[in-house]
Amino acid sequence: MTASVSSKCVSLSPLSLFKCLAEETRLKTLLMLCVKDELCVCDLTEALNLSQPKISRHLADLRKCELVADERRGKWVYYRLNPALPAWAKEVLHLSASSNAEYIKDALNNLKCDTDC
Amino acid sequence: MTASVSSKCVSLSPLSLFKCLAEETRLKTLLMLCVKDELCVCDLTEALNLSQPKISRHLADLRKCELVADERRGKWVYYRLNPALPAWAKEVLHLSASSNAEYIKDALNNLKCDTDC
DNA sequence: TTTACATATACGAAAAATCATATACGATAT
DNA sequence: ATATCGTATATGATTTTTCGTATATGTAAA
Repeated sequence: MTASVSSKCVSLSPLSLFKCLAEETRLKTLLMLCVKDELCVCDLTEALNLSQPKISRHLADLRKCELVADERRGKWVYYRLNPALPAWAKEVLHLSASSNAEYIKDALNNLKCDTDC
Repeated sequence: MTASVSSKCVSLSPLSLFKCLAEETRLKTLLMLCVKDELCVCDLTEALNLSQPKISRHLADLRKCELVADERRGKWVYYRLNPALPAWAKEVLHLSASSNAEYIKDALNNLKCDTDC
C-alpha cells in the first residue's frame, strides 16, 4: 500500500515553507499561532510592536502559501494555522515553537489577554 | 530539575536555521546530507549540476551557521551535518528529508556511486 | 619546483526581499 | 450618508541576497 496525499492537504514545497519561515515577522507569527490558536492583526501589531501594514504584508505572504487561514468576524480578521497543512509542516512548526519558547516569549507577553490567553 | 543546554550543542536560532533552508542549493545540500552522511564538494556540484564556486559559497554559509562540519582528506573536502546541532534542528532536517524524498530524488540519482551509496 | 586538481574567496552586477508611506477597502456605528 | 475603525494593497526607495567571473589557496603528483 503506497502513501497517498490526503485530499485535505495543501501542497507545500519545503522551499516555500522555509522561505516563509526565513523572516522574523513571519516566523514569530507562525510560532505564536502554534501556541495561541488564533490571533487578529491588531494582536500581532501589538505583540511584535510593528506597523500594521508591515504585519498585513507578511500575513499576505503566509496566505499566498496557504500556511495560514483567515476569517473575518466583524471588523477584525483572525488568522490561524491552516489546518490542511501537510503533517510534516505542522510538525516542523510545532517542534520549532516548543523548542524555542524563548524566541517568542516577549511577543507572547505583549499580548493583551482579554479572553482566552 | 531544569532543562539545560548540552555543552555539545551549538547555539542556533530558529531564524538562522530557516534562513539557511530558504535557498534551493543550501536546502538540497542539507537534505541530501540527511540521507548520504557525507558528501564532498564535487559530489554536490555533480548532483545539483551547479558551478563549483556557487556550491562553495553556499557551503560557506552553512559552515558560518555551524550547520555542517567539514573535513579535508587529501584534495577533497567532505561535508556532513554538524553532529552538535540541537536536537530540534536535527529533527526538522530529518523530518523534512524523509517527508520530501521527491524534492531531492533527482539530485541523489545524479550522484556517482563508487563506494558507499 | 612546476603542474594539475579540488576547493575557497573577492568583487561588482543583477535580482529579490523588505520597508515606509500613502491610500483603498470593508464593516459598524452615528 | 457620513465618519470611524480595522485591515489590505500600491508604490517607489532601500537593503539584502544571489550570482558569474576571476583569482587565490592548499594538496599531491610528476
